[in-house]
Amino acid sequence: MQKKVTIHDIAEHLQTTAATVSRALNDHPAISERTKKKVREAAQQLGYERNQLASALRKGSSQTVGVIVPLADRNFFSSVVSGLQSVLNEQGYNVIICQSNDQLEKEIQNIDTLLNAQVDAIVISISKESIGKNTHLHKVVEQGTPLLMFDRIDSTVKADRVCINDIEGGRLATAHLLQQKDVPIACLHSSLSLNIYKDRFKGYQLALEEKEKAFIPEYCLQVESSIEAGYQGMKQLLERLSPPFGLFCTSDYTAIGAMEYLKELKYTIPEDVHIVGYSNEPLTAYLCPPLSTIDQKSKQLGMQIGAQLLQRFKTLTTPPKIIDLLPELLTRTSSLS
Amino acid sequence: MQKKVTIHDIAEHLQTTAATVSRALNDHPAISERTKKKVREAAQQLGYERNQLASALRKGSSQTVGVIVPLADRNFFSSVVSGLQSVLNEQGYNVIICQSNDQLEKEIQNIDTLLNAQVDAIVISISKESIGKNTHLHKVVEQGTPLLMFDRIDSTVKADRVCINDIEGGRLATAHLLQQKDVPIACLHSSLSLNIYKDRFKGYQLALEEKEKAFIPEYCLQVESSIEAGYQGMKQLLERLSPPFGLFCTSDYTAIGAMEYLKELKYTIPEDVHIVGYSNEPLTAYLCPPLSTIDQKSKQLGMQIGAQLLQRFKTLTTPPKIIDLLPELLTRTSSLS
DNA sequence: TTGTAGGCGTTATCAG
DNA sequence: CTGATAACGCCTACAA
Repeated sequence: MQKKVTIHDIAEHLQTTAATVSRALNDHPAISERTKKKVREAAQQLGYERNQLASALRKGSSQTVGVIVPLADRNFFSSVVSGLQSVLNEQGYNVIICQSNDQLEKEIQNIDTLLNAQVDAIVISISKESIGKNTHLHKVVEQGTPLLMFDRIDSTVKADRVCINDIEGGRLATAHLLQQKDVPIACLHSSLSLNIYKDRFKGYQLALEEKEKAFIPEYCLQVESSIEAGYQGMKQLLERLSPPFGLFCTSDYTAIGAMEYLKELKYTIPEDVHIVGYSNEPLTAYLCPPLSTIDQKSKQLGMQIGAQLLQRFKTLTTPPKIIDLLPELLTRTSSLS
Repeated sequence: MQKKVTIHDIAEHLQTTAATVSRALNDHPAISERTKKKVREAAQQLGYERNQLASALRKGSSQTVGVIVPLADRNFFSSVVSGLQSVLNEQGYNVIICQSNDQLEKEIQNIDTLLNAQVDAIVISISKESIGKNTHLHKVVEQGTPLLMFDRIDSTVKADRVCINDIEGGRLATAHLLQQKDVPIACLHSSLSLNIYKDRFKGYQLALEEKEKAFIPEYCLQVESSIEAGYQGMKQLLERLSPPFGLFCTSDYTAIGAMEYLKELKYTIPEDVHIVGYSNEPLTAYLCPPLSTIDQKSKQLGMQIGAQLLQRFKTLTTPPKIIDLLPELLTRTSSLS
């Protein structure tokens, strides 16, 4: 273990003082160019590297942002983190990642951890269990740490938000289905207590309304966002209506499960049932048939979050900013007539 | 912005001193239970939370581990990070994530960033450009920060390693193909300068040898690990041999591209060409046909990395540990005769 | 069992 | 323009 070189070492080397070295390295205006140059050269030569910890302690800013996601290995979240990380890293910020596993308790613990680590901001997509439970989120805000919610949010918390417009996503998908064929459009949606699914479902209803089609509750079923649940959901739906019909799923996983069941029964897609999913999961373009879906621009979303944070660091007191991104419909074979 | 509660506040509150409070909170043996209890209660009541930064600076341990991956949104890597994070978080460690974008320069920069942040260890899967360039890796080791390489490694660096046995993976896949039909087995592999692809290819050759089949270089082609490259690769391969044959791809993406081209030419899989990919990317089980592949146990891999790090923190001087995990063959329709 | 004092490496304030 | 000094919050010899 080599001992690290500090600004004191540089100061000694140059017969000056740590204060001057510090200022020179921070490009302080009241330091002569000549001194700055000498200091930088010495620093380089001695292999100096600033101790972020000490700097952070003194400045009260750790140059670090914490992110809490339900699951770090879900493509949507890892993609958001990737975008966020790339933007923040460029500006000298680090990103600490935490997972709530969709559990409230773990989420609370994550927040404590991040606050202890003195992060400059916390970015979060809340867990399923956190719906309505928001004292931990309020705590962050009151305590003065900038908070930014994305995707799954709690609308009672006064904090920055970056969201995909899920109403528009649901509307786009459903309007597209309606445009294909004059048949009923069913919907497999996930828990409406989560804003994202509620909004997508709202968009579904909205599109029906716009085309003056009746909203038929029997054609809508709530299922988990998983392949298995989609499979079972489809099974139930087929007891309530028969092909041909259209189907909007609020998640690609659900859509895939539904397709599996339909294929088992030898129905053809899109002829018998035309389908749109949601999220543009990787490889959905290579399913049989390729799955139409709503792209959430996850990487851009992450980059947008990063940009907003940098903005927030500059103006800490401005009111919360709400950023609304538009999703995009990707029409592939599964929905085309 | 509320001012934070410090151990001094607690000390004052209890008419004692910060040292005692610190010791009590750290469960120091030389503190009476009574005092500990009082301190803990007061801490709770005043809403004290330890400042990790200050603690880290003092102790020289930040309770933080840095991870550098080529791309954070690739399923394999996000899955490893997820597993790693879950293990380390449990033990009070945080995980900082960095991306090299497969660029050497960025990787060097990432390492500097992490060292500045005083991380307790660095976990890395090296970039494509880093092959043979390892001064930055040696620097980490010499400087005394534990280094752990996984997946893509540099074998000249003396550091812990956690790897999937890619030779075995390649062997498993190829042996399985050989077992299906007595036809030639082709191979689309990616750059052999990366250990992972080199080993998978070695495994391919090994399996041929074991069955006393000739290794025919013309049936092997180097392509990028992407769908497009797999598509083009298949096109070229078909100029050199005709179905029926078997195909081992060192990546699922390559395999998917190959399948796409074959399907375009109306060849059937697995009848005309039977295929095995590599990585078990999400949704490969739902392709047409479902793709046989090698599962890399990425989450377990991440957890294993975490466990090894915790071990390493306890015994800093023991020689590098090399952990070798076995992959698993998942036989799905694409390869079954 | 507890208190005192000093320092981890940096930066901000205040002089000069 | 630069130097001295004191913090940031915590931990740990050493002393009592």
